[in-house]
Amino acid sequence: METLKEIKSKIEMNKADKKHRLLDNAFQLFGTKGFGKTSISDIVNKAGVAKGTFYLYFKNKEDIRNQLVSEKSLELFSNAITDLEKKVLPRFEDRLIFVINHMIEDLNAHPEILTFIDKDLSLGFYSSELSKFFSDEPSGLYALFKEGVESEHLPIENIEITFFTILDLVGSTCYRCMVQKFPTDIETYKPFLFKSIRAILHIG
Amino acid sequence: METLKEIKSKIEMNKADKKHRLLDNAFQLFGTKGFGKTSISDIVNKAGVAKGTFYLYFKNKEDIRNQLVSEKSLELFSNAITDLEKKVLPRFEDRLIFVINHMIEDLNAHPEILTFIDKDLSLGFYSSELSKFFSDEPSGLYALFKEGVESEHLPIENIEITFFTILDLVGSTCYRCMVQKFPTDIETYKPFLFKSIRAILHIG
Amino acid sequence: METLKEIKSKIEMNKADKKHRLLDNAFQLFGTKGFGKTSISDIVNKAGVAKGTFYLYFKNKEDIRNQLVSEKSLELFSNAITDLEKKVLPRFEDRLIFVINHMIEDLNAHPEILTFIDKDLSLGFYSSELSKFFSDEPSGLYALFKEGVESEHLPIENIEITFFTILDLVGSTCYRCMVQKFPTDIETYKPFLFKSIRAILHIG
Amino acid sequence: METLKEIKSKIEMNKADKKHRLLDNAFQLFGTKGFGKTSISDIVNKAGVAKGTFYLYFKNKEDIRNQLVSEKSLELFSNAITDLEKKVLPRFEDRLIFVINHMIEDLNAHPEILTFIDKDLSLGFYSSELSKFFSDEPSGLYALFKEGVESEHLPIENIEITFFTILDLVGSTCYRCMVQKFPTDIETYKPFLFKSIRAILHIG
DNA sequence: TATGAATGAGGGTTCATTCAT
DNA sequence: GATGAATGAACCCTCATTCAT
Repeated sequence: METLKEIKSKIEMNKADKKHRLLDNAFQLFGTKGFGKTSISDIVNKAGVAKGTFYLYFKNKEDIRNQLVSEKSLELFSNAITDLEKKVLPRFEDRLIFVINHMIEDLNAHPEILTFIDKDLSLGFYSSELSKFFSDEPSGLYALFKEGVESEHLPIENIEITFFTILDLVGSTCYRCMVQKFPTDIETYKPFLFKSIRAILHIG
Repeated sequence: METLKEIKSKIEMNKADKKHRLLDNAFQLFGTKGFGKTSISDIVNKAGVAKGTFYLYFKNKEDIRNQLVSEKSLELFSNAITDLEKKVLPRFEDRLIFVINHMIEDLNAHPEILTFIDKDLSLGFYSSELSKFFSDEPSGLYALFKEGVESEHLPIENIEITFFTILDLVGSTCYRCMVQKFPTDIETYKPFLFKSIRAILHIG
Repeated sequence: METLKEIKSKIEMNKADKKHRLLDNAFQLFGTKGFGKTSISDIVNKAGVAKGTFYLYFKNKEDIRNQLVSEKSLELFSNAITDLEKKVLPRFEDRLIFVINHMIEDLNAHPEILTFIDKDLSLGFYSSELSKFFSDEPSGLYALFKEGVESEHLPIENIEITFFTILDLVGSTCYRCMVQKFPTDIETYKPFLFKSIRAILHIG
Repeated sequence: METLKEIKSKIEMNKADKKHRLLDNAFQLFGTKGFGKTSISDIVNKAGVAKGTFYLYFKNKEDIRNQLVSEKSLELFSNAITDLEKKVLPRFEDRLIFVINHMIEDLNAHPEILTFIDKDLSLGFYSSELSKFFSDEPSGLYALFKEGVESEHLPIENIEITFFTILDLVGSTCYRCMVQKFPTDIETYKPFLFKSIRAILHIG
């Protein structure tokens, strides 16, 4: 009887995490072969799941990609915030740089993420940030940024514009340095990037 | 008889520049339908050329895209330089901003280019710039930049890094403002972009 | 408490006539999207019923279609007979034309029925008629027809053959005129149709 | 050298009749399994042709069906006319009946045709007739019919309506008798059908 | 009875690429 | 060089049906 119960619960678990299996395997494949070269067949085969099952959880390939990008971006950001809270960094600028640096380190340690989100590094931040941005949710990177700017009375004319400029700058230059290693690697580049960010914050 | 000759010579010319016909039509199609949705069949049909002929001139779809991106980017840059030469701008910074502004205006006037190079705005600059970069050719945007920095003794530690940072910044933020119109349009954004560039030039 | 009871009884009733809910919603969908384009998922979703439940009541999609066709055809016929009984039409021919005309009017007023039975207008008559035909049930269109022919001693060699000829003629020509409106509309066509039927009745 | 030439011509022939191979095999499959149950894979496999080749010659499954229906209907009609010309039938009615009878015999001898055009027997006549009908082409069944009616001054009010009524009557009743054998077989039915047609021609 | 997650064969269609001419 | 018919793998996606619960 117990065995039966165990089997049942196993099945339940299988059901529950079928979506996770798909997400996980898609993540690995996108990281390995790239998004475009990964077919839905690849994903379901690797996940050991029927093709039709994919469409129970995702509308199409774009859909699973977007869910993954959001998930991974959120993770990057959460990790950074968690570690930020252990630090004592009184100045906003330093906190911002800390968070950005943390995310870069994370990406560097898990380069699959970069491969799989292809050239849409910023998309990663966007997709999660934008929804928060439009929904006035008081968390997320933009909230942190706005709060910091305001509490320190930084002389920034348009907070949104400055925020997205920095986001784009980080996204595009890091992608170049990390993936194409051009014209230098990310470690060498970081000091310059941080100086640039600080400069942009002080345009006045 | 002459008419026949003329027709013949037209045909000859047509034959001669089959490659150009392919490039032109691919450009239009990429601009209209996007790169992904344009098939090689579309291109050859529109160009009035046999399918096999495509493979005489291009390795594959990527190849024709790259050639187009290079071509169009070079055009953008050449136009800017041509107009720059009519101006008297003693300061390097002003010349740089002039060139960037010129390119932005050009892109704004020909939005097809943006559609077709999709998210690879910077790729445009790169593909032509990189080859020049690596070949020490004394023309191109980078040469202009380097020359300007040096002649004005700007306190820039690493010219390459600064150059590509500005390139990426312009590429990613302009793409966002021009295509996604977020968080503002390009006209509103430009003053802030130019201030950012000037700030990056003076990091020290 | 009573409210709860009422709700419960409603649920019970809902459960009880799940088959009816499926039939009703299938009818609407077949009428809207057509039989081929309607999936069983569509039906069960609209009916608010689980997919498996469908297979408790119907063997497959064909099955529910056939049941619907029978149901609707029977309705058409019953309506006609009900109204016929209010009239005094001593001659059999006139009664037959009255019934046919009534059905045509009905179909014209509810074009969904035509859409959903697609090209099987005659199938409608058949499915209900055939069962009665084979079961010697003394009601139905055929019984009416036979009785009329015999009581008026019409010189018809083979009643069955004549009956089904008329049925087919009505079915195919009305479908053409009603759906394809070719070569004329049903109103224009009807006088000719009725004359044809009378002619067939008097072949001798 | 000759061998090479022969090979070449063989290839040419292969090319030329690839479409025919597809049509022939589709015809057989539609006749065997029915239109709905026949997949394009079935067709190309049986024809020994690649799947993509199908789409060089046909837009989709409907397209090949329509081409087949037209072809076969035209054949039926042509055969009838060819044999009609060997006969001396002064009266129009007799010629019409002869043609219809000939087509019925043909269909009876090749029942695949019936299966494959499913319930669209009349569609067969239509698709070829309609185009002729609308294009005023002086051949085809309708032209024959109209000419006959006019030359014999038959008292028919609306030739089109009468024509399509007869077409529908023949189509639907023959389909029933031939396929469903109900309520009788086609041989038994024919005399009655012909009498009905004659009756319709003389409605006045 | 009732459920609905899971299935997976099969659907139609596209398209980059080849190769005999 | 130029052609374009032919290929066939691969694509995404649908859906009737099953079955453990």
